[in-house]
Amino acid sequence: MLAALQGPRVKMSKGQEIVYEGQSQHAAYLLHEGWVCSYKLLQDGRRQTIDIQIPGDFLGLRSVLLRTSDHSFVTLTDVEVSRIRTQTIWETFRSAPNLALALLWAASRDEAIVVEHLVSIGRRDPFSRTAHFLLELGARMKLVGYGTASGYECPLSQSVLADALGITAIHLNRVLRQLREANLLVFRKGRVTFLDKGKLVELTGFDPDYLDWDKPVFTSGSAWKSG
Amino acid sequence: MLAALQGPRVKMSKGQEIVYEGQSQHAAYLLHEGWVCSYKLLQDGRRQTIDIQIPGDFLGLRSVLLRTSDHSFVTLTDVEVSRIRTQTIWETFRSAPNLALALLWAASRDEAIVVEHLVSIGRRDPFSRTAHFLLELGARMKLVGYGTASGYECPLSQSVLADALGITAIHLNRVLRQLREANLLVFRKGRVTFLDKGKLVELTGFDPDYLDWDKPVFTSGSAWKSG
DNA sequence: CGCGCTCTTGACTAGGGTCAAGTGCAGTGG
DNA sequence: CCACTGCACTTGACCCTAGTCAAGAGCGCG
Repeated sequence: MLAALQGPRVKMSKGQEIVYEGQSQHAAYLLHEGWVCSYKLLQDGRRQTIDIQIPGDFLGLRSVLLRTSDHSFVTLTDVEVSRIRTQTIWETFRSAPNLALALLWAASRDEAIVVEHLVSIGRRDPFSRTAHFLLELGARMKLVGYGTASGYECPLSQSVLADALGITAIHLNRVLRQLREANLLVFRKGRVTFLDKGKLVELTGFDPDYLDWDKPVFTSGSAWKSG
Repeated sequence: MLAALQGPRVKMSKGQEIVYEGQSQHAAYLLHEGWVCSYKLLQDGRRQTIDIQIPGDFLGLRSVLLRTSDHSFVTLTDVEVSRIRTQTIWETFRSAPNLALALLWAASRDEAIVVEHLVSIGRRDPFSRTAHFLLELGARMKLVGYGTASGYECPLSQSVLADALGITAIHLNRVLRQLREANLLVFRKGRVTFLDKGKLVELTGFDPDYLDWDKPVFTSGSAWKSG
């Protein structure tokens, strides 16, 4: 079903912008391969990463509703995306409401992730914030079939990760060392390895519920089903 | 149009929970009078405020898509809300697509606000973060007809505001003093007064675009219009 | 009058930012 | 094959910001 929405697959190399902040008339994208990050820039050039997108995630779904996108995307690795035209999405709402709901569900999930990051940055210290974020990414990777319970490939540089966590790259480095020396997790050579997942979960209060609810709208007898 | 969606207006007093985190089968609400805040709790009892809701805002729109709500709401003042049943929302998507799009638009705007808070907490220092937040609230108040360019009634306690900003109430107090002594703004006795809005905007890089886009879907000839 | 809020201020401390130097490694070119 | 360059990562030293602890002021309310 999803296939009908998409344009052809396009390859992009590492370091490319996908949707410029403030750009109008853009589309949404579905990410098939590789990693992307969404971020905003401040006037002084400092950057805040909003979220990391991994294969299976949508890019810019929300901004379809707006005339302009309010943040930008960069590819963190070589990627493969397919474009979804705004027009197509609106048509989908009429012709395939269930599919449209799946899109809404995806958008909701994205927002739940952003909210979780907000809580992390606002109220968790850098140590558990880092651990929480890497646990979250691990859970997301596992949901789309990459990685295992004990680790996953993670092509993030420390400075990108630091921007996501709201700390400096230097301090992130120190935090990663602490995590390593506490035998909790190792992040090295593009790979995250969990050494003591139970303790990490306990320490951070990580609860993956917000990442994989059963899609409620399909299971709770909504008006759409009969439509 | 919106009236058809709503149940009867209900009054609630200050300090009441509206949607419990983790609660199932809840509805969304429209806030008519008073202020509400959405927040999440950590295990240790610390709190992160996600956003403040003012009259005209929806509560829990997003969580309609999910089986459970991922955060809670408390009333900050006496309020008046009306309930919007989940079922009714789905029906609206078929019967009044334009109205449904307005709901999506509201949800998108809410997310844009959350993203802006994320950027603030992650990369702005407490001083400009506080200023930015109070500017944003002022712009939102003005959009719904409360307050003026020079100030607005703001019934937030310092501890609630501090939770929203990701700093301690004590430090917020110091920041507010700095803002006062710099002749930028005064927050006292439930009222925010801007003394030098130009300088505040310059200092924080505040750009209200994300609060009041022209609703794009209604103006850009979407498939919905013809439907 | 006294209790319990929220707000205010000061003194102290530690966590995390900044600056600076250095390591390791992949890619390039002689 | 080995210098050279550039980038990401490490580590140390220093300092400042914001958290913590503690005490007190102002005020509404029973």
